[in-house]
Amino acid sequence: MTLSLVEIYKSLLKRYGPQGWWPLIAHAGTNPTLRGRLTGYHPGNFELPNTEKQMLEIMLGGILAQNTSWVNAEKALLQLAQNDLIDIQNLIDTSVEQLAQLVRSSGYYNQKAARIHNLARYLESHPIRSLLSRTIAQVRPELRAIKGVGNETCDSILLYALKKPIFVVDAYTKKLLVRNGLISAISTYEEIQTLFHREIPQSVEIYNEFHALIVQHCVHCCLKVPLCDSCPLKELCQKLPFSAPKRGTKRSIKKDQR
DNA sequence: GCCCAGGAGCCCG
DNA sequence: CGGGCTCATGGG
Repeated sequence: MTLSLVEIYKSLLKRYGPQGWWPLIAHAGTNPTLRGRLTGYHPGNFELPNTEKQMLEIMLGGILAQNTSWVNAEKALLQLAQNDLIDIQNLIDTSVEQLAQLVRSSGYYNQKAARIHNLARYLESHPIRSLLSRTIAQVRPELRAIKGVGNETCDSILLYALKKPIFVVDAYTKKLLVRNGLISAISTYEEIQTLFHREIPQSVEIYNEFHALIVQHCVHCCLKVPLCDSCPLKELCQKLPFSAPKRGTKRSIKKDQR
């Protein structure tokens, strides 16, 4: 007996409540109050983003957050915002070297600066406005072709910036599903995503909330060494050999992440 | 000091 | 296809 994806979603939502993703920084209108929020920016409100600037901010956040804590990524995002660089043309007009210094706090800053520049040049020829009216099948290959936009970043852009119904798979998702016995540890990104698309109603709101809940759960409970006592899923979570390493040995971690 | 964070690309068998 | 390596800061 294992939990279904729908049951996991319900349990996580009941435990943690609506997460309010994507965590947009507050930079409204002409008088920006640049104050970052880590979580709960707009819980239960799926109207956002509702401007192209907010959509761009999410896309940039996706790149800046690659293998990096959101706190560090957000600092970089605030630097961009303070320099009026949540703007496609301004990004293009800024050198990669200068961008790199601004996004320094997010780590991998040289790579990320180049990736942001790549994204901006793509958006120059493919305006966000035009992307909104095209299908996932049309846009996804184009985004994936941008150097620096891999599977997760691509789908984060599609779901959270462009509000298209596609599920975002990340390392947390894989860990959670492996531990709950829903997938094998060698499942590919596409296999895991297909599972969500098959089992979960194809709703932008639900995909948004579910992914955010998985991050919340994995950051606070289903850690590398999981805190199973307080886990909302503990009743039916599979006690697989690799699911709860006693100690974070290199071997056990490697196996766990595979 | 060590570990890790919402990855991605490249290289090599 | 897949493992291994590289990229890098800041917080616990």
